Amino acid sequence: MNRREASKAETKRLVLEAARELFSQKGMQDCTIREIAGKAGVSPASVVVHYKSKTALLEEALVDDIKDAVSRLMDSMPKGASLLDRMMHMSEGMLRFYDKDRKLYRSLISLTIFEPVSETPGMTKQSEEYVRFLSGMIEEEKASGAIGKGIDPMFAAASVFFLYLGALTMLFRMPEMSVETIVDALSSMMGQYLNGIKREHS
Amino acid sequence: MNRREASKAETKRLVLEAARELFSQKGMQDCTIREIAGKAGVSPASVVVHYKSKTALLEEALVDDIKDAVSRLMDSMPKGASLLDRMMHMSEGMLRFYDKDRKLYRSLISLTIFEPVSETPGMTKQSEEYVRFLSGMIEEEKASGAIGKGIDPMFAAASVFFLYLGALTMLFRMPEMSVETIVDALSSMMGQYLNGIKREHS
DNA sequence: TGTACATCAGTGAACGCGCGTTCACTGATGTAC
DNA sequence: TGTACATCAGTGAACGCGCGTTCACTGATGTAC
Repeated sequence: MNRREASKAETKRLVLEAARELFSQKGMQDCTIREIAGKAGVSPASVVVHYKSKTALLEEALVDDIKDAVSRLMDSMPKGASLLDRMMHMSEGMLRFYDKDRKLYRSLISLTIFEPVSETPGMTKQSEEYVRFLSGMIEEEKASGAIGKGIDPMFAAASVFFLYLGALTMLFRMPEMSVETIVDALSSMMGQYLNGIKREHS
Repeated sequence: MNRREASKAETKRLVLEAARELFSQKGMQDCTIREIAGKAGVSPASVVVHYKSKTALLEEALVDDIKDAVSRLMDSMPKGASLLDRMMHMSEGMLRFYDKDRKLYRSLISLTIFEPVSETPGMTKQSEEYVRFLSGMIEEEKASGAIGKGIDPMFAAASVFFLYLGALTMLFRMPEMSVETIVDALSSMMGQYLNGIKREHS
């Protein structure tokens, strides 16, 4: 890396750092590109050179933290637990993570969730990895015979992911609802779903 | 109703009509409040008096069509069909409805789905009625003994709704994906879910 | 090694745009007497 | 019934704001010779 490239990267880093702080403090809506530029000590035009839009900046600012949260949850997965417990380990962990700053993450999700894949590479990659991980868990259960042969793990993982997304929507949409209530509801729904695809029926 | 009130209602109607046409023609982003006012033959300030924001106007402009679509699907429900077929009758119908103008409805959903209930009364009421209807179908199945006693119909209906919302997200997020592909995927997922909560297992 | 030129990250100011808001106003409609 | 006043829907113009974009420029860095 050149000096020129290094300095460019450093500028980008400064902007990202300033953005992270300001977004956390004031939320997405209440801070401007000019303000972020000011805090980073660069010109507003320079921010736009590095990041296509405020939304793109928000995505880059937050996606790393999300990645970390997912990684930690994967690492702390209880090995012996049931499939439902393991699914809920992930889901509850993520819901609690987003609960730390509902307003900020609501901005992020609502700005990215319906955008074409190409516009939101970071979040897309993140979601795909998450679903793939869920799929892996289901694949294991299937190998051990606990889940029917006819079940496609990717479809099942997508279903679980959609249920989780629904719970996340509730979290963002209903500020007065506690994360515990939502986790309980999701747990019921996921339990229904998973008990359904198990071959043996109690 | 007074003459004054009647004229007020008429103005509101004119604005709504102009908004519907322009939104359909150019999409949400590409038309302005001033433009809508111009087409309706009223002053821009007048639009803002009647509708809190462009988003609120969009919601009011589209929610009636959505209501109609849901009603038609309820009326055309095949009576003898399986629960899965009836669920998919609703879901496929709605997905095909939104598919008619993905861009416009994507704007609507992405602007309202994470907003607090109080901000989006029309869409909220619509969703609640939809879920209640699904719940009613499940309740019937439960009464006939096809679904386990332990299953809460509202939770099950919410699950089905979340799966449907996930499919809708795919529709909006992936412009190149056909509605048929998405319907097939949803059908698989919903089949897995419903077969799961049935008491008897094949 | 040095020189002369090319590249390019970053600057700072200005622009056009749409949004929501404000405000003094007009004039038709409603109402109290 | 008529008159005098109050109400209020709608007007049109202006404002402030933040966004993304543009543009001529500066000056450090890289590179060809």
